[in-house]
Amino acid sequence: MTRYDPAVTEAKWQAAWDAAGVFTARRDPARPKYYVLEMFPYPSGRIHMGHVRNYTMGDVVARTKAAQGHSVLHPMGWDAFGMPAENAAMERGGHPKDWTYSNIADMRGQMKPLGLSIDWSREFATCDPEYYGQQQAMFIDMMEKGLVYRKNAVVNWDPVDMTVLANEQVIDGRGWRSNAAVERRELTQWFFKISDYSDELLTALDGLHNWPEKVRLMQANWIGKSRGIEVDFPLTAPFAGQSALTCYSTRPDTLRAATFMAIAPEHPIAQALAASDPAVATFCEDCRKGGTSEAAIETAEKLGLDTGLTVRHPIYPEQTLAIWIGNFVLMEYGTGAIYCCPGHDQRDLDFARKYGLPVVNAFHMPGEVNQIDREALVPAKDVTVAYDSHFTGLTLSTAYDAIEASIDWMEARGLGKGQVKYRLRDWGVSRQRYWGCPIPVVHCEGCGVVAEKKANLPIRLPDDVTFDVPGNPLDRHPTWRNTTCPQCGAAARRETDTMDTFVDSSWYYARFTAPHALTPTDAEDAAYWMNVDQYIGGVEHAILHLLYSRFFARAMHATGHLPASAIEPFNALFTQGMVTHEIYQTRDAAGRPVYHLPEDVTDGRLADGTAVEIIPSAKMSKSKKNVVDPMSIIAAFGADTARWFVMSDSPPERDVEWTASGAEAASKFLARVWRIADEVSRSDTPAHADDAELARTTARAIADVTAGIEGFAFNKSVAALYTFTNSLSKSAAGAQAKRAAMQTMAQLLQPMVPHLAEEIWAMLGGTGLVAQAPWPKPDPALLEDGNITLPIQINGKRRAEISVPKDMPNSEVEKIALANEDVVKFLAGQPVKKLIVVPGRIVNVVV
RNA sequence: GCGGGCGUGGCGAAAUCGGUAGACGCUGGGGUCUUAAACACCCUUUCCUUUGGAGUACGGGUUCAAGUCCCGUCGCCCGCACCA
Repeated sequence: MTRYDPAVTEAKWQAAWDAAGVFTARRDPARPKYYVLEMFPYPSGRIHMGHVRNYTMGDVVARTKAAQGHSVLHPMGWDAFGMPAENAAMERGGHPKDWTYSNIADMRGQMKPLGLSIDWSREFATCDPEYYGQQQAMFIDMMEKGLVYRKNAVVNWDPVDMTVLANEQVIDGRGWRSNAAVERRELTQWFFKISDYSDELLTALDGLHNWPEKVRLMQANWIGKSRGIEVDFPLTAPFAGQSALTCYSTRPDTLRAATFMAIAPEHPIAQALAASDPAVATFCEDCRKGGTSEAAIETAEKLGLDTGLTVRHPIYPEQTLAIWIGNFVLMEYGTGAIYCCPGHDQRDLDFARKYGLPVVNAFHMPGEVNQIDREALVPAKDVTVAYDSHFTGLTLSTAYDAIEASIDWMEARGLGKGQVKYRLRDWGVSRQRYWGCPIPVVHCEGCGVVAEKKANLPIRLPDDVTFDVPGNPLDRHPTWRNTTCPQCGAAARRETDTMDTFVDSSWYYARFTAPHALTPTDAEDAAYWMNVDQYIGGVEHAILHLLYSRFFARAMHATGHLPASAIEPFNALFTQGMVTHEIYQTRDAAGRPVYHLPEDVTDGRLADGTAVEIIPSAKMSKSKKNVVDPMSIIAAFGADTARWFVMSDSPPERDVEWTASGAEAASKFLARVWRIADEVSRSDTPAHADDAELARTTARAIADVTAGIEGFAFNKSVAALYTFTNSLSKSAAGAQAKRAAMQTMAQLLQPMVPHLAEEIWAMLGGTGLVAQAPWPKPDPALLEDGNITLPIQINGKRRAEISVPKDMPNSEVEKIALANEDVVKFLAGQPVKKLIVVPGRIVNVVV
């Protein structure tokens, strides 16, 4: 071979790894274990560059840890339930199961050529009955532990298709297929009691030292622990059997500035009014329009209706406040009723301005007179403000202190009760859909809601279903629903709801430790392999998936499926950025944008010469056609080029822009390394004075590459490898020294470009596979450098530099610095006011 | 709307603790080799009114020293509980 040919080489080494079983995970008590996991993919049918980046990162970690002597678990599976399979069945016919398994086969076929160090013997899909049957067993265990219950909750209802819609399927308040105005409707649904763990999930965040700070912060905000007060506002006249309106507020310090009340349209008082007042009924009906998502509710126009009812202010009884029904008040949070302080809440202010309601200040900024116009006065809670005739007698205070003082004051007078509340709601897991894990429950007329017998698991999905009409095929299946009660044996009906796919992904990491066990987990395997030492995935999962997984691990511990040590399943988390690409756009006759694939654009023009408009990079998406298929890159350049590219340039947590020139450059670099290795392997030049220098360069490269990988800065490892290659190629060192350097190069390249690394390793006569060679360690003596360069600043600007021995005392450094020719010139005789020497860093002369 | 993040040359970026801004790579420019090309190799590439000055989205602040810390503004990205 005179040129590096990835197509031949990559297949050869993949076969060699398979034959040697290099990546099979084995429990080995003699070695430390390391569990690397990348978030498993949804089997859409095609891998994309984001997958390549995600799995290459995991692979670099897995291969490095293996070389460093760990027993590594690096598995792969499929998050295989979910809506797209049903959508495909509706659009193209066929069965979700066939579609899913065929996609899995396709994607596996695309992933294998990447040469990832995955133990494929552990592969499973969440739609395998062996997997979801174990999930059903855990659901039953959780029922027994009181972690599962049923209650009513709102869903998006499409009144034309007569079906429940996902938030994603509601576009501008309308159903995506029917285009009908979506309504909010209540259904009885299954819930996991994640709220039992609110405080635990919050406080345990402090122990997740190797999680990104931003993810911990997002989770903490999501759980939303707040200290507030529940206050009764007495109704001026009793209504519907109620004598008071109970509100929860986190800002009792602003009670003086309350000017009106707002209740949710679902609030009992609103409902009671609606029963007798058609105007209220119509308004409440209107409020049900639109989707259920918080973003939709929060951004919708704020609507209100004055009920005519009033309450008395609990502290200032001479004041009465009107009760409004507001479409922005959530029945799920607090008590479904709030008091509104438009002076200090922008949403309340917008509402007050719209309906001409009064606006009052509870406080001002100290020394200022803040007239509220269109902007509410909302300083941060730790800012000291000046309260106006506050009921506790407070004047200057932070909101934090004022809130506590207000709660104490009101509790002492029996006006309210301090309370801790969480924003976190229980996890609704019911889905009225076919392609998900059936909820293993039976509805019996005599016994009520009964869990299935474990012996009957898995409750399999029936295969004979159709998707020609909207709605849940399980619900209209002629026979599947009919069963017998596990308790009394009478005829009974199966639950037709299936589980949220987040349930599937909340424990797959545990299943990988014993993927074929006849129970959800195997105690010994779980004890050995858990926790995941490094978890890698997109930041879009920062809240829901990760929070649900943290809850589920706790629930699995409570039901005996995981050890106590595994309740925080992910020791370290890394959130990687996206792969982006420029967007190429032209316009059609009507001026609408038309997008073009990167492969159809050369030098900014289409094949017919039309110039395209280049829109800055965005996440690769089919709709914008800015996708590069990893398979075409592998076909053109090989997997190592794709792997090298996605590790280069951008830091892993940031987005990386895919460019054709970058891919070519990556390919050229790898060919260059091969060429140098080829030359070195055939060279017989004698030892040379530069041999020692090359040894130092090698040590530097080992240190830098290792530091880059361990610090999750693969781009810096790549830069270090470029530097090493440049030095090696220019070095005059002898053949033996160069061979040693090149062997180290192969070892350092191995995690990122494993095929090329094996080829070079073999070329230089390395023993066995480089994938199984130990990770090199730099000789500390070679990393030391006697002299250092110190920059000299004059008034903070760099004006000169000096070279001094590393450990020279400051007094000596000062002398040399002041004697420096450039320094003398710049000082021009001015007296030195101050001289700062930061050892090993810098000298600053202040005049 | 709410919560979180990000912003450095023509481009992707680096700068570990507040201490030389631009490592490494791409693109562009110039050159060597070649009959020519491809490949490869070498040099160069922040900007400007260049004995010097400016510069890390923008406007302020703290400091001997700010890309890094603080306050405010703008822009982009992610999440918002039934997308996965």
